[in-house]
Amino acid sequence: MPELPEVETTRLGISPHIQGQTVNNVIVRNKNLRWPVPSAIKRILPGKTLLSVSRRGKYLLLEFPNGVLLIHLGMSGSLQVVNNDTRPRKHDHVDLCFANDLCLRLHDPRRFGSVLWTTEQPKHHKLLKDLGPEPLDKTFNGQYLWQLSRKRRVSIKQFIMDSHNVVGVGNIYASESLFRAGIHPRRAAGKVSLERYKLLARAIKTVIRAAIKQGGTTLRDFTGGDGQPGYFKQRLNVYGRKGEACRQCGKAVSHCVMGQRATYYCTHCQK
DNA sequence: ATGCGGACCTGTTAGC
DNA sequence: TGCTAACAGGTCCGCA
Repeated sequence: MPELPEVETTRLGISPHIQGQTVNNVIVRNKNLRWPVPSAIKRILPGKTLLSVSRRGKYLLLEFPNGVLLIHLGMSGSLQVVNNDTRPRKHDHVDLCFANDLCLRLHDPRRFGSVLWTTEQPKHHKLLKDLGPEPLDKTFNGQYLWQLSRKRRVSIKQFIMDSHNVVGVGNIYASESLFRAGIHPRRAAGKVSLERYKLLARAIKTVIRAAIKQGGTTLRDFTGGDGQPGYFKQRLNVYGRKGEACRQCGKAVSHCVMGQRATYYCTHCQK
């Protein structure tokens, strides 16, 4: 589920309910996520107040006075705020229960997500220290991408999906951004011109901004009902549209596999 | 340094 | 209709 816009939408959805609240209790029903959930959080967190919920790339950072809880949703993870008497469903692996009787609940069928505890500055954490810029940051622009990509032989698609170069461009947005920029996904990153990188950087910003906006509108009440996190329904141009007509030229959308990931593009509109 | 393939999991869907 | 295989929105790690 989560691409960057969904993580940001999740952050906006959960934060008002739990920020400033004090943890009562931590429940770990299954610690076998991508990395073992540190059992120490069960004794470290109770009594501590959640100071802020921020985001770096697709990581959520829950700041406490004595450290930071890092949460990544992997491929299938989601977070919701529920009343603490809400019965856990299958795959509800971790609960942070707060003094206001609300509970932040991590649901993750595939368990590619992670929950980690760190006492160092998050930006120095192993998993965060080498991350590239946020796509919506000013420092992320065509010039930056062009400079970084000189002599790189990887495909442009893999290049923009590499979080060392820029965070948050997942498999859907990679295809969508390249379509918008008119760049063929297999083109070598080092052979794309500055001009085209400017188009690409703008395309990435546009797509991600639009997605965050839409995520924000579909997300309603995190505490209620089925609690489905607002999932993003943008009008996709190419992703998942193999064989369908390109919205720009009418030619059939092509599909291939790159780096074990499905890739969609239009051979007429993307060179 | 760069680039590639494998690894981690379960649920849903496509295809026979 | 039912079974099986392929595939899914991520990304780290180890190896060549």
